Amino acid sequence: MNSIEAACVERNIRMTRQRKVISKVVAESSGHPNVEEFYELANAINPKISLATVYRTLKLLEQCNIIRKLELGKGKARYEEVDICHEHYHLIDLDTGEIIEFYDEHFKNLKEKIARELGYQLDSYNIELYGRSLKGKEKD
Amino acid sequence: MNSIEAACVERNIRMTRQRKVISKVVAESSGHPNVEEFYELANAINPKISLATVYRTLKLLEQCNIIRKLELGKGKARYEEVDICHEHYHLIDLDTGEIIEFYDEHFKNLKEKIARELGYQLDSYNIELYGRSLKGKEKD
DNA sequence: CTATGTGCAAAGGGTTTGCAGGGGA
DNA sequence: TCCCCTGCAAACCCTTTGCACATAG
Repeated sequence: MNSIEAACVERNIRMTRQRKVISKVVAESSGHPNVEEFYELANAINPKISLATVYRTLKLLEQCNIIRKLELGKGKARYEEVDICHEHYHLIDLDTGEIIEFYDEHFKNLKEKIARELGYQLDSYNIELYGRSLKGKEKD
Repeated sequence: MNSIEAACVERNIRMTRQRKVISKVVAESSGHPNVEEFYELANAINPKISLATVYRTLKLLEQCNIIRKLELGKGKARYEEVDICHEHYHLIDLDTGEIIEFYDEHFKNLKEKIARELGYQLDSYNIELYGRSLKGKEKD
């Protein structure tokens, strides 16, 4: 059983055929796929799974804190598996669209400190950097 | 002439009646209005201005670096006047939707340092904190 | 067996666009 | 004058939803 399905079982989520397929696809994916990509991967396993079900299942997984939705700009949402042990942020390569994860201790502490100073209890955050590679790698 | 219109003139942007009205409305607004709010404000001055024109003008202003578009979540985009002298970030009150601007020297330096360390030239960023007020002000 | 999930297609919300007519410089 | 801008409505894109049928437990 894959990590996503295990997390579902742990939360007593009813495991339908479709949810098993989508869980597998999410567990085995790397990078930050969007809904359509998950849909295609799921369809490669079971061509009858509908886009609506993929949307509904991803929303369910998100609400159960199993995956996290990334809304970079107004385009399609992307997803990543939640890993509470490794908080991280994202740097997006403007030329390739590549999403680089990074961690920084100062960032982590700073955002909590700032929220507190402003009189707020930090709930969540959105930290994205956009940039271009300095390594002269021209790519399309 | 207001600050937005002045910035347009400086960039040789053709000033139509509609653009003058929208510029005025943007210049005089406070907070972070969304397109519909600008549309209503503009219509209070000239009821014939269309939503499409508001969208087109805001996009123009954004492309000319006169205003900045904030995409907080997937809802309606919000806007603020660009002020290169006062870089800042946003904290969003989850209960009221209020957007609090803040500045932090460490944040500013940190993001540039991190991008550089990852081999990137920082182009832009998106830093939003979401939280709830500690001041026990229950509001709707 | 029953509550819950699914597929389909239509609806939804925000934003963009094609086109024909209008109007700055 | 000439090209750019505008209003209108339709189109777009991503996502959600109503409904009738299917199915996990």
